[in-house]
Amino acid sequence: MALQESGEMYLETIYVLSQEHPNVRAVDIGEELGYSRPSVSRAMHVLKDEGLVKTDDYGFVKLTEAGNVLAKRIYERHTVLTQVLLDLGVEEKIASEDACRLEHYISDETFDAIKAHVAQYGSKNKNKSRAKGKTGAKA
Amino acid sequence: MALQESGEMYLETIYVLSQEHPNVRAVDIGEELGYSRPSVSRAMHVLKDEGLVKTDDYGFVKLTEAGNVLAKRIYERHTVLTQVLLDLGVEEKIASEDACRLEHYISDETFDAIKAHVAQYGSKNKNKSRAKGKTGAKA
DNA sequence: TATGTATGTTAGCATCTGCTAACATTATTG
DNA sequence: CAATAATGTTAGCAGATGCTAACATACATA
Repeated sequence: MALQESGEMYLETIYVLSQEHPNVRAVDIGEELGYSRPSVSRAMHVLKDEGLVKTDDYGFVKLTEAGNVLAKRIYERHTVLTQVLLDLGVEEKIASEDACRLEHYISDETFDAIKAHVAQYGSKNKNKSRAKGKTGAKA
Repeated sequence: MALQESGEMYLETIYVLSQEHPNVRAVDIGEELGYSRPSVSRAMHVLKDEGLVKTDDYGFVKLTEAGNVLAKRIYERHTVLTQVLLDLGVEEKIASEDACRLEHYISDETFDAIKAHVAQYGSKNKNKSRAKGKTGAKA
């Protein structure tokens, strides 16, 4: 079945961490999300069972092809939604936090409509967002 | 603590049903949400403990003052979000469904920003939405 | 009024997903 | 190399929230 918010957050976090550093450990994921090691351990097993994550020969966590597709999809929602909220005048921290929740509940149709809208009217600060990283995870 | 999506949906449903018919029964709430009678029964006890709901002398479910304030707040999010999505060109059914999930995850700040935006630029179909009721509940 | 249906409640199960405690394994370092 | 630290896993708890089964009560009509 479709992932819950929780699973999507793990995938997104792995994706973001992988871009900063190719060798992601479970403990790093937990730290980023503010979760305990056992919570991450179990989540990784679940995501492995779903074919979204794997472990390499050294024990580092990697996204599978399918996992990467999903993670990118979620991350794109995150960046676009954050930007839209910033454009609406929402304060940076709140924009990121809200985007981080909303990204899991928006349908493809609605997200596409928002993207189209942004493409048409543009964003007020086109260059600022991507650079800063920050998915809104707890720490 | 703050209500979860589930509790908010019960409140909103009670609110909407109360406007159609002042005497709302647990079974009506369950029917509207697609939940079983026991689920509603427990939820009502929880909401009573939180002082958001009460039962009148005939057993009909009523919102307390506090419950009404919350329910209205959530319902306003629902209607405004639905309208915004419609304005963005999202199909009616999807707009309502998305609004029904997003309404629980948007911060006050973001919602205010959206409202301000709508107030400034207006809505493409100002009169159509309110009339139709429909919270997006299952049935 | 008696009987059957509708409604509400209680008890207990299932799933998700966080947690801690305890243990195993691996890495580091004196 | 031996001791300590860091990391990962297993086991089991907790709470939210859906469910069914079974029961109690209320209602409504033959």
